[in-house]
Amino acid sequence: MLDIKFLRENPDIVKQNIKNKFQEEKLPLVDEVIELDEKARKAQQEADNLRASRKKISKEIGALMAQGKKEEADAKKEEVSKNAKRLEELSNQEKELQEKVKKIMMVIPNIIDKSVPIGKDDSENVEIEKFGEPVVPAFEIPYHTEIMEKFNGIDIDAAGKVAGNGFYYLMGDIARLHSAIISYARDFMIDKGFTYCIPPFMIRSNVVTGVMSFAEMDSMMYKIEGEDLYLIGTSEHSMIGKFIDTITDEKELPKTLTSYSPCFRKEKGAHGIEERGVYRIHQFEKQEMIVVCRPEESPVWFEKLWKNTVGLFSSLDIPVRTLECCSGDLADLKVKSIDVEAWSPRQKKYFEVGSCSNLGDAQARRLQIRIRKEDGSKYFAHTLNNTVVAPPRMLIAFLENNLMEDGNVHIPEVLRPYMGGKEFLGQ
RNA sequence: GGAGAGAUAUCGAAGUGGUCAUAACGAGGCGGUCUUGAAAACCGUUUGCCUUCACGGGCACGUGGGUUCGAAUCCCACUCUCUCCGCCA
Repeated sequence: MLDIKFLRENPDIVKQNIKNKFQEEKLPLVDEVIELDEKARKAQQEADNLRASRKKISKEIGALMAQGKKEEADAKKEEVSKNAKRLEELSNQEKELQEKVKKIMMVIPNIIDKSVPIGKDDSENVEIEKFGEPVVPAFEIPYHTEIMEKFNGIDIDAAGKVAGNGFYYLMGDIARLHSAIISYARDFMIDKGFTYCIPPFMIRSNVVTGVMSFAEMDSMMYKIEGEDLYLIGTSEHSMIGKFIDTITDEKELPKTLTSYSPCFRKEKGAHGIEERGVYRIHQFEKQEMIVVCRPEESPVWFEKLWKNTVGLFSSLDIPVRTLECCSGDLADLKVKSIDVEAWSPRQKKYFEVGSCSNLGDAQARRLQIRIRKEDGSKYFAHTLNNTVVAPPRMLIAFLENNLMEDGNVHIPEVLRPYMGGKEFLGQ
């Protein structure tokens, strides 16, 4: 969400940004919101004046009553009543206009970073850098569910009966591998100085609307029936929500947290053939990292964050690349975003395993996350988030890249302490 | 789930319809006086938001409504906290 003052003073920047994101349909909203905002402020000023006079007269009535001058007091009451209707009218107008302004401001996209490539959709995302050799082995790599089945590690059919499409049972060594990766990722981030955290897995609607755009909310979030609660789509939601309505002293920044949680997603929309198995599911587990920092530091943290993910995958012998989200593919709240993609030797291409985002002050403004400088002045923080690892999906990359010709799966050294010292799966 | 109590500034807490909300009183923080230094004592200071070029004005006593000329105070709903009982990993 943008600052209305910024929009008021820079309508052309906001409009150009909307064009850059290929959302032409939102262009008229800019002038509309400027007009509504002006009306709202006018209504407020007039209402404030009436309130001021009412306040003054009411005090006078109090004084008269105390002196027992009832008749004079009654006359004053009359005076207030005269303006009551107009004040109520203005109050309603004020409220209504302000709500309209807010509603529009919620859908006007955040100003994207200068470095973001302009493009319509995900097909125009730009590869930035490769890490590790994307090897294609001489032998054929089976589909990930087949590898898992070889180790009696997955039961999709049973999950289908129990919970429906988009769920899974992981079992035995595959399940253990899943937990091992989460534990390893947790310790990896703790070693980087992040504070480990287990957050609530459900959040209220005011947090939901604070951390994501409406489009995301609609396609992602599960609502609990009869209660004002949603299952989180990622722990970022409850982790950023942790700071709702807070004022933090600047010297306590940056806040660097790494959190574990299950994630629940509706995943509305069509799924292709490559999304079978555990690629796109309604429930998965994830280790996440979030940062709350000063605005001038957020670009530096952005770089640090995605490098953490690259570092983690590299330590598990999985080649990855970074892909910069183009303007059209960037969610409305985001300033800049990079996907980390893992190499699939089976598909001979990279696929998404993590996403690193700088939200600027958009979440902070919606959630009132403020920072107090030493001189007492305040500003909105910048927030960032990034996937450390989301194991069900990353297992695909792990199994494909560590599979050996004899059908065994090699366990990289760093993971062995979490796997009972095993060098190979099913050992 | 049942019964009760509560929510006021950094913390404790007073205020139960008007002249007590830049919020009594106490503590803490900050600045100062005194002191070789510290403690003590004393003096001063210490919420946020909206609006305005500014002067100023408005809003906020958990949240949202209502009653009233006027609400921290009365009424309704909701949220959260505490105590007791029940249930429970």
